[in-house]
Amino acid sequence: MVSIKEVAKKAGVAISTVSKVLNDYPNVSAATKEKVNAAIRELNYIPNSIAAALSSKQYGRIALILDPKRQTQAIDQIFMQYLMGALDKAKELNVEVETIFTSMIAGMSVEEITGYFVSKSIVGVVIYGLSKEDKVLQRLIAGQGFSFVVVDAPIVNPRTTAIGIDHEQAQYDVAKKTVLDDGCRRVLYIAGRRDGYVTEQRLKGMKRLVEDLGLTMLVRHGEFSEKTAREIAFQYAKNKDVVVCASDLMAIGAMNALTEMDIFRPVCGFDGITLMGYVGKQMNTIRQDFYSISSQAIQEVKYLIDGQAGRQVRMPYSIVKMHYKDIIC
Amino acid sequence: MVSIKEVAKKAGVAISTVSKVLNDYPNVSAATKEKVNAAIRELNYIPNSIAAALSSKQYGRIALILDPKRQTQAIDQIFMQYLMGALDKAKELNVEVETIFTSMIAGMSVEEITGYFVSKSIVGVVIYGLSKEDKVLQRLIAGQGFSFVVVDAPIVNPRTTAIGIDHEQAQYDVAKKTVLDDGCRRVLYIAGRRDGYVTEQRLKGMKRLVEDLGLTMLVRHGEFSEKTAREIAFQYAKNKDVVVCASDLMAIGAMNALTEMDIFRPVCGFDGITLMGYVGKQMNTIRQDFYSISSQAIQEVKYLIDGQAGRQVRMPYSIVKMHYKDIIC
DNA sequence: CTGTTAGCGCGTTCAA
DNA sequence: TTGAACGCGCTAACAG
Repeated sequence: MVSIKEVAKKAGVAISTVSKVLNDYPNVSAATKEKVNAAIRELNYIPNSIAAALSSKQYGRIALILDPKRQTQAIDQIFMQYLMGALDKAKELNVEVETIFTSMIAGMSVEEITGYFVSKSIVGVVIYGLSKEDKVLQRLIAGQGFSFVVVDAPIVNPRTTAIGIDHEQAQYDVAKKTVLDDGCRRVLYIAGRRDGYVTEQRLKGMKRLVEDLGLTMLVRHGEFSEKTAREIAFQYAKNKDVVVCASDLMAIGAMNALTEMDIFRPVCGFDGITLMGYVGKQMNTIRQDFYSISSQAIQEVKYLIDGQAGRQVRMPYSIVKMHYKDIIC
Repeated sequence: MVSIKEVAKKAGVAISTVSKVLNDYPNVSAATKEKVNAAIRELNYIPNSIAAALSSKQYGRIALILDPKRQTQAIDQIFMQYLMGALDKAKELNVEVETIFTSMIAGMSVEEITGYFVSKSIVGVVIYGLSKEDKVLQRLIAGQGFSFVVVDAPIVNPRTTAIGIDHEQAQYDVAKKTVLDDGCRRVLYIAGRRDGYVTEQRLKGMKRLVEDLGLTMLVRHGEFSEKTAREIAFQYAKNKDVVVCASDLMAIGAMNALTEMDIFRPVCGFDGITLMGYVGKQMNTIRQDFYSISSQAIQEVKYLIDGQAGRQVRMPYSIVKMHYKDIIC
């Protein structure tokens, strides 16, 4: 491996001069800068980021915490988009990212996770889909030992930023459109997992809608499972006018049930996953831009890390076949 | 950050002694070892892996190269399994992993990628789903500048190991079962992308089957697209007895076409993705254990990196509803 | 503007 | 069995 020393020798300058050229320091004459660059090119020199990190002390990676087990497998798609958004942004910002699945830290205590992070030089963390029941992560966040960005969870503190669309308003909007289109009055709402923040928020949106429009609503928890939603629809959809679901997957389950029962009810979903294409049915849904959300999340941790503390962030969302909106979490 | 120095001071020993305890060196008395460990515990000391890496010089990460764009989005699931398998294994082996999407290195030359890898201390690379047309990666592999493991591509050299199931045999087996179950003679085979190695291998399996059983076969390329497969089935399935597809997604497309045409033909797929559950139909398919394959891939790069050169690896696969087999790539 | 010097935190000889 | 000393490759004051 060719080191900075060899470059310096070849260019006939001091090591520190090479370093300055490398890091775009101001006080270097164009002449020597060119000399150094020439040597770098000739030797095909590539700086050792490890050494640079050790020396500069401003090293800090960002951990991405994903929890695929909590979701049905079909939602892998969402995680891929989260991942790509994060990795692309990380490369752009030139920060290193460590992908962590919750299975890898399951059973660890707050202290152990802290130790693990420290040993890996992790200073910022993005948590996707935090569960209300995950006390360990909750305490980790509360401890403020790292900079956090939580996606879709309403947690904020001096070192923690929350990000995501406004699930309450989004649920309100998509359900409203569906209800009004068909003049429905009796709503079956299939909510998500009880331990999810978004479940709560979306339910709130529904309650507001029911109030605003003077509807009646039956709420059941589908746990984000296609199968459960299917069963719920079987049991309750018959004497309702519309089925509103807190996820596309559940909407698919509900639809299948309706088809089997041979009755028609408008159904609406939430997420905008591609899977929708495979069921051959049409329904209203919220399309979230997971890539952008994740990209922005990385930007936010970076801000936090760089000390530009924690303001809330705005993200756009859209309802399929409806115009864009702009709402905050 | 508490450093080794403080631990040494607290324990009343030299830095090097602490280091020896840390790295399980032989010549340390139980007494001092305990003293040191006590200090470590008290100070809550966590070794700085960056510094350790720099010092020991035996640092090397593994890059994971994923190409999601080449596939339909529904296959994100496969990549998630690849990722999880790799990350879990990497943690077990205590090596660092860098996730790279091809979009991040698109347009880079071999030299640029090499530089990128070097700067990130990457010494081993796992490539998932290499395209025959990807000349840059091909040359990177041929250059043997890093240790490679290619998943599902038949490329081997002193620093490159190939891994995956035997696609030829697997395709042969699943198609044979499907054909024999219904006594079919005229086969419509919807193959994958022309630039994929697996496409070639699976096609080879089909040709052998056709020969062995004296069948007739029409081959069309569905490009791993549900839509294209659907169109192909529309056009050609009518006067065939069975539709064999090189992927589950295409099988779904073909099935939909058959349903719309209101004719029945046995269909078989390949992959074993969960998506299958959402179409409500049953079909034979190959179930690949992507998690294990990826896990093993990491193990193999590690072997290569550690100089335990490149033998081929065996992986199991199963056909849904058939017994397990064990075949190599 | 350039070079000298001192570390960053740790692994690793080599004396003692 | 221990510890002093050197160096990994680089950055960051500080002199010159």
